[in-house]
Parts: sequence; structure tokens; C-alpha cells
Amino acid sequence: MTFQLELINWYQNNKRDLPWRHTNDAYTIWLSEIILQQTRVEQGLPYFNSFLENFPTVGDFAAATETRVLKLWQGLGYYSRGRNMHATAQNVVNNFNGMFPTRHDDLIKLKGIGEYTAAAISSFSSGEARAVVDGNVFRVLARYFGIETPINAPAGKKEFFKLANELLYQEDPATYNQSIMEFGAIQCKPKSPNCSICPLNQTCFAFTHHQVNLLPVKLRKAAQKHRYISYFICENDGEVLVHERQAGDIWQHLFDFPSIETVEEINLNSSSFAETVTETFGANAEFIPLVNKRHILTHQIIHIHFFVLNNYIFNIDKQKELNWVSLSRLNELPQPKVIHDFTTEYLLNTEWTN
DNA sequence: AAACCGGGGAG
DNA sequence: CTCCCAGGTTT
Repeated sequence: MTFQLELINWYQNNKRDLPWRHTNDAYTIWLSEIILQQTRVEQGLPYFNSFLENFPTVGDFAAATETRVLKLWQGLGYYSRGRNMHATAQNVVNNFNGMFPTRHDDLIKLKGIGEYTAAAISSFSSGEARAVVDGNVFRVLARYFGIETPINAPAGKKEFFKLANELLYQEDPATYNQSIMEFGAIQCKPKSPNCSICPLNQTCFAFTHHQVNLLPVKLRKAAQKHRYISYFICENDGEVLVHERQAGDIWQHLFDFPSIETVEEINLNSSSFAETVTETFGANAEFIPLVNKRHILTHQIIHIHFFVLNNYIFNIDKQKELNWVSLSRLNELPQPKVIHDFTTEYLLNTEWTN
């Protein structure tokens, strides 16, 4: 049996029952594909159900506010995905008469849709012959064909993309694409795949050459950078001062609190931090330590200190990203995970989840 | 070509 | 701790 038919045969016998596999509706598939970018199925599944329930059609998505979209996205990470989806939904309503595109050449022009996602939506919704190349496909091809080109370098992407399209099963691109990705996710796993029960093991280069744990090759990424952020909680008459994060940094258009970022870890026994606080919030400002947290992102390690701030002076008119919000409505705002954890644990008396 | 952009889970 | 996840955008 050919490589392609072995994969499809394996898929028919081993596939998971996932909701987006029961439709060929481009809008629904688009929702699932964006949500699943760099995201495990188990983590994305509840968000997929939530978005489909809140926005049954692309028109419902387009009509929402960006804040509502980000609130639904809260906790999923890579928030530009949510903002790009909102822009694309409005684009589809305005320029495609509300009919979500199914052709690769239309999809690739939409915000948040790259080569992988355009291939996925076009093949799954209309059977267009476009090969998907995601992390699973890189791994399966690198191992089966013994390719040592780094998968996260431009040369590797080009080589794997060419091979994937040559292999594409023209008679049923959609099923083949699903098959090779599912095979990578369940059988040809990153760590300790069970090659002894793999239907392709006798013809797999990595298995027959004992290189399964050496492939695929990936270049090391840059080291994480450390950041030190001190947040200041200003409460007054049941309200708290919140800060909307701006472009050019993490968590764009999500909400946190007034803050001071320092180059090094703060030292409460030194006078320098207190001087910085009084320079920022007025000579009479006093701060009381609340709790410390560490938040780890792919490229940053953020050391966070929360303080209560009293006797502060703010010029809110000069900083329009600052606003007073009642504590009862604080949770209506989209917040970074570490901020949301803090507000529920330390700022809000009522225990509730969302 | 490299950096940036989250959060979670497995080992 | 390291690595990876149905990647894309920006510089």
C-alpha cells in the first residue's frame, strides 16, 4: 500500500471524533483552525464551542465589539489571533457578501490566515488540492523520509512544502490532509512514539535507521528575556484604576493596572525603588506589597509585584489608556491570565469563574 | 533571517 | 527544567 493510503487507512481506524470534522462550512472550519494555531486540541475545544455559540455566523462575529471578542479569547494566548479574526469577519461581511471564502487564493489574503490555514480551510471546505504543512506534517515527513533540514528555517519550510504537495493524495485532499495531521498528533508523536505498532515502520527512514528521536531537526530559539513589572492597585469608592495595553508590546488591547517596569529586580530595602514610585505617583505616594508572581511566556519571563498604592497623584486626562472601573465590572474586561488570576484571588471577594 | 506574540501540558 | 502545540506577522 502507498504512503498516502496507509495514512488514510490508519486515520479511518484511529481518528478522534472532533466537532469541526462534521462540517464543510468554511466559517466553522475557520474558527477551529485559527483557535488551534499553536494550541492543543484539548485546550482549544472549549473555546471553539464558546465562539460558535456566541457567534453562530460570520455576521454575528463581525457585529461584536473587539473587547467582547478578546474577552471570549481570554486565557487562550496569542491575542492577535482574536483581533485578526474580528477584522477578517468584518472583511467577509463587507467584501464577500457574508459568504466565507473557500478558495485558497482568497483565503491567503485574509488577516490571520497564512499558508497552513489557507490550505486547511480550502481543502476541508471545498476539496481544493492544497497540502497542509503544520508541526505534525513536518515531523511525519522528516522522520519517514529522513530529512535533516531544520524545519524552522526558510530552506526547510520550502523543502517540506514542496514534498508535501508532491505527496498530496489528489483523489481526496481533505481526508489525506486530516490523516497526516492526525497521524502526527496521535501515532508519530514528538516524544516516545510507539513505533512498534506503526503501520509505516518498515518503510520509515527514521525507524529503520534508529533516528526517530533525532528527527525532525529544529534550530534553537533565542533565550527568554527577563522583565520586572510592578503593578499598583489604586482603589477608591469601589472602583479601581485599570490600564489598557497598547500596540508594540504583549497583551495588546487587554487590561491590566498602572505599572512601573524596571531593568532589574526591585529591592524594597533600597531607596531607589521608592524614589521611582514617588517620582511617578507623587511625593506622598505610599505602596504596600501584596503578592509576587512569575509569568512565563515563550520569549519572556515576567517577574511581577503587586502593590496597593495610596496617596497617589495621577493625571488621568493625560493618559487616556487609564480608566476607573467598578470592581463589580472588572471581570467584563479581557485580562492577561496573570492579571485575571490576581483579580480573582486578591481583589474580588466573590469567587467566580468565567 | 530573526524576532515577536501566550498559555498549557508532557516528560 | 525543555520542548511542543492544526502558525502568522512584523522588522
